[in-house]
Amino acid sequence: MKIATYNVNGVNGRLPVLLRWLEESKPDVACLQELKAPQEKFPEQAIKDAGYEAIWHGQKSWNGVAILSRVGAPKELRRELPGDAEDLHSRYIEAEVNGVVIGCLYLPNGNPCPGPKFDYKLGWFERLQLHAKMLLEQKIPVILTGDYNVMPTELDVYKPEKWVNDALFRTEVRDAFEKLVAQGWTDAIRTLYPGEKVYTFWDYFRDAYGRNAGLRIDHFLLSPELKDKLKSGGVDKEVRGWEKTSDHAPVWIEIGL
DNA sequence: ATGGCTCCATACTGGAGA
Repeated sequence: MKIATYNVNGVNGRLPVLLRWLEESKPDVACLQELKAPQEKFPEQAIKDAGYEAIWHGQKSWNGVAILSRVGAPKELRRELPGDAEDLHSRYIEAEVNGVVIGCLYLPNGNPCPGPKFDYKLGWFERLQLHAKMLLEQKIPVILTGDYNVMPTELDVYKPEKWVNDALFRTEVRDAFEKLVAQGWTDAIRTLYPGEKVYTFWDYFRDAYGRNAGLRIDHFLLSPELKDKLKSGGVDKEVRGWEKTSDHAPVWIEIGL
């Protein structure tokens, strides 16, 4: 089964790119973030015509997450991260597909740091850790994927010294990611490419993509039940070079079930 | 230190992103 994650940065503005990518890359499951569309403006019919059934959690202007599947309808398990009834951001949706639990997440950016947005990010991370631990205790196949807004190590950022005080690279945030992984998760892309520079995001400024000034912030975490079933993975980097494209590229893995 | 670019809203400008 091929599972992908893609921060589309606007699902409607990105629709031609999204449909072309689905057609070319043919993931069985695609987790989308940053829909930037209210619930009723999700392009359900276009996605269906492309061969995918979808569940989504929209929000006006910001955030928004979706899970698409062409191997059976995603069976929704939840559409918010537990632990804070006041948190109204659409940043988490979870479904079962083919016996695998798939959590699709859009972790807060957290800038500027320090400040309330950074505090929100750290709080969200703690709630994710709690929920992830609960999932691990079930001893079932789980994939937690999406835009984590964290470069886990210096290898994951083109110029680490420029990012040390950024909310994506602060030690508090790297520590939170490390602590999450240490629960027993496998960082799939890093496992497949140890020691290599692998980027999933290039910002729109100053020809970052042309200079390969990138970040690795979109991740797949695998529960122990899936660790040995990981077959391959990669970044559909060329998509970042298309017209009217997102600042993220799609990332994918294949697991043998 | 700032701004460079692109998205969305209800728009001729501002907030947010990373």
